[in-house]
Amino acid sequence: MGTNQLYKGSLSTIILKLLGEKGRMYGYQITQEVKAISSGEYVITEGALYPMLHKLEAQGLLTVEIEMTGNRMRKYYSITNNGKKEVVDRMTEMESFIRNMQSLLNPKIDLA
Amino acid sequence: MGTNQLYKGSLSTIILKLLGEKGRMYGYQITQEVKAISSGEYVITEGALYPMLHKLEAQGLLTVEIEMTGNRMRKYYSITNNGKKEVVDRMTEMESFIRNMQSLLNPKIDLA
DNA sequence: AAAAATACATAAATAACTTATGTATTTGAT
DNA sequence: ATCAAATACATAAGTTATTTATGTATTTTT
Repeated sequence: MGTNQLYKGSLSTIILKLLGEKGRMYGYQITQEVKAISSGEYVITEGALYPMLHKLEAQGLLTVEIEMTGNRMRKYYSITNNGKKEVVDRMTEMESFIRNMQSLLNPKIDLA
Repeated sequence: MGTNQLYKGSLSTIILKLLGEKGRMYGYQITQEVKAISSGEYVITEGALYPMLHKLEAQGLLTVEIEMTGNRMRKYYSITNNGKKEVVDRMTEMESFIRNMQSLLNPKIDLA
């Protein structure tokens, strides 16, 4: 996520939305997907990712299944019904945020 | 800023951009302006605002002039030349952030 | 054979905020 | 006239999302 402070607060929304769209994903896969979609601009650190996945699971928004690929562990996360409801709210919030930023940063009308 | 975590990290950008557009403003005025433009959705708390203004001043991005309106103090902030340069970078970051969020949250193409 | 990538994890430190508290003046409502 | 709300500044303590650092182990690439 580099030096760009703006991504702060968006991680859980991204994870939930991605799992809502793609179905099952494992942690490392999420980081790669987000990096690819954002052209390398959004690099999720492991220290942020894993605690967040555990938190969302604890909140009942995700469930996890452990699978072994050879000797390597993968923890596949899926979104729950509560998670799907949460995604709807998060999308509304994100749209509202983006709209507000556009008003604040591209002021066409002077409201003062 | 309510419970919406997304606004985290955007405060300094908002302040710098607003001062770049409007010229001089004082702290309280900034909170009212932002609240008005965002239809009450972005409420800047005083505990966030004043430390941030002091920080931006310490970084040489803002300058301050104290004025008295009757017996009441106002601290008018203006953007410096360095501040104007910073705004350009912040706008690029914000555009990039919004573009990335739109790709991540409205995935038209599957890049996996 | 060694380095890089894959795949998980946690702990300490940092930074941006919220909440709480403080002071004081001015405006608006009853 | 009085009291509440709004105006206007400030700082300190607590919270939380993150970064940075560290750890373990397997698999792939050079």
